[in-house]
Amino acid sequence: MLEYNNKKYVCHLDLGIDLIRGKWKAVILCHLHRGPKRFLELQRITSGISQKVLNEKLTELENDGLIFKTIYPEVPPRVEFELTEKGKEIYPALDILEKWSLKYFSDL
Amino acid sequence: MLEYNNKKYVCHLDLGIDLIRGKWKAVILCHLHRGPKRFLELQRITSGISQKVLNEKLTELENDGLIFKTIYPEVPPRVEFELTEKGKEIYPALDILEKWSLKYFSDL
DNA sequence: CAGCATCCCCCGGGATACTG
DNA sequence: CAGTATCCCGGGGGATGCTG
Repeated sequence: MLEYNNKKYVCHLDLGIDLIRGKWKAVILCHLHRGPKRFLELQRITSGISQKVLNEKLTELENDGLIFKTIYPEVPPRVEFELTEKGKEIYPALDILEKWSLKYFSDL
Repeated sequence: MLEYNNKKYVCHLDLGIDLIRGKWKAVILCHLHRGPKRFLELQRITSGISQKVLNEKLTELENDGLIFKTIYPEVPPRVEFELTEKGKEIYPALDILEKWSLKYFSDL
């Protein structure tokens, strides 16, 4: 039994899964793995996510140390999101998951 | 955009993630990877899951073809849950995730 | 362009009690 | 022992509008 952010986890896998939980986090990480992205860019790419949720997820990912953002003091504002080392290291798991899904559900 | 079980997915990763979504599925799969388990056994091991939810998750995993169960016609009833080939092949992703979590959160 | 603030809906998941 | 049936709660996630 471990605890993180006031949440209880039965094991490390439980915790690991929770950090990429929900419909969007994995997808966001996957896109960021191909390079830094801006807010609007991410929203376009993921095609479907609402602005509110995208913000929430990016904040959570940042708080968990998986991504960081760079704010350029320009007008109009420009912000870029990027994977941290920790964020990059989770990618292999997502890659396997995607290939696995492609293998078994390619006909969708 | 793909569809499976009346649900829409933006990509295969989205679908793959969804199949192991929630607090328990990954943990269950991980335990089953070490060998077949009975219902009560799983409940004991996962320590915390309710009977209802365990049933729901096992049913979903079975419908998605990740596990199968064998019912032995005995009294009292005995049922064993086991990974399918498809279920086994998703394990490497879980393994990476767990090791990743252990690396970055070992001090919890 | 980035990102809060609200409102609302649905569903994952817990607790408890009951059956073959 | 392996489920089913209810009831209930919190939160993930969508829609829309407003601001620096």
